[in-house]
Amino acid sequence: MMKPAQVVKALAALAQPTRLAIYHLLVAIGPEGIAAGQVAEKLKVSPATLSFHFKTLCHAELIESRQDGRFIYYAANFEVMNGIVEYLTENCCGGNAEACKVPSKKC
Amino acid sequence: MMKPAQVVKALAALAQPTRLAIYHLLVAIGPEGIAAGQVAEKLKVSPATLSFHFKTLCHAELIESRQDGRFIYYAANFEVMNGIVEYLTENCCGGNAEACKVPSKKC
DNA sequence: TCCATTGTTAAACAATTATCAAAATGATAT
DNA sequence: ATATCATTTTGATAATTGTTTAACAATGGA
Repeated sequence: MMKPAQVVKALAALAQPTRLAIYHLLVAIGPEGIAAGQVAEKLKVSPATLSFHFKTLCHAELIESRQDGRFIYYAANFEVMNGIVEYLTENCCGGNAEACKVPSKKC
Repeated sequence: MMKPAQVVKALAALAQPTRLAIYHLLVAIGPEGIAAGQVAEKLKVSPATLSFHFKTLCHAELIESRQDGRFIYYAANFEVMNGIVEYLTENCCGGNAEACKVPSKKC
């Protein structure tokens, strides 16, 4: 199970419109990843700003990078995403997990 | 599906150690909720600070409050949590969702 | 080698955030 | 009413954050 501090770091990284958009895109792209420049183009973000956000997401271990020639490919780290989801739903309703999937009074 | 702005707001609310702890506690407690004072006691947070964080979580619609006598009970809003989880995993690997549950090269 | 391309880093600035102490609100019981 | 309990609001302060501009690497082709 992830430690609270790491969860906070990951959530903080995602809690910003541009970074959430970047991450959302990388999740949809899948493990192959996508070059930084293509992300800049798709999301209309300046290279410097994008680089800043990539760094934040990398530092939170939400994404990973790999160099290929002149390009740097970024990809989502699905393990960490699953860890966050687990953390958020942990001990849901004191263990009665299904109850939490229903909006209201089932617990 | 939740709008990005609401997701950002919710993630920002959770991206703070004290608030994540509060939320984590409320999720475990379930829909009945728990009085503010008990949260303060369990998490050792001053009333003023706790109130500030409750407000942030409420504003993000992650939690809800209900008054009962002198006490105010807070409870997690599970619908919104499920919305966040959905958003984060949306279009995972271009729709090949199961692949994302495995850490690496399955997409 | 020289150059264009791709991406990162540094410095500066405005804006937002978390915490505390103190005062204020709201609800109940006596 | 008045006292007490539970919680919120206010005001102040220190710390963090996102963006821009400009300058800086690193890669690969002519």
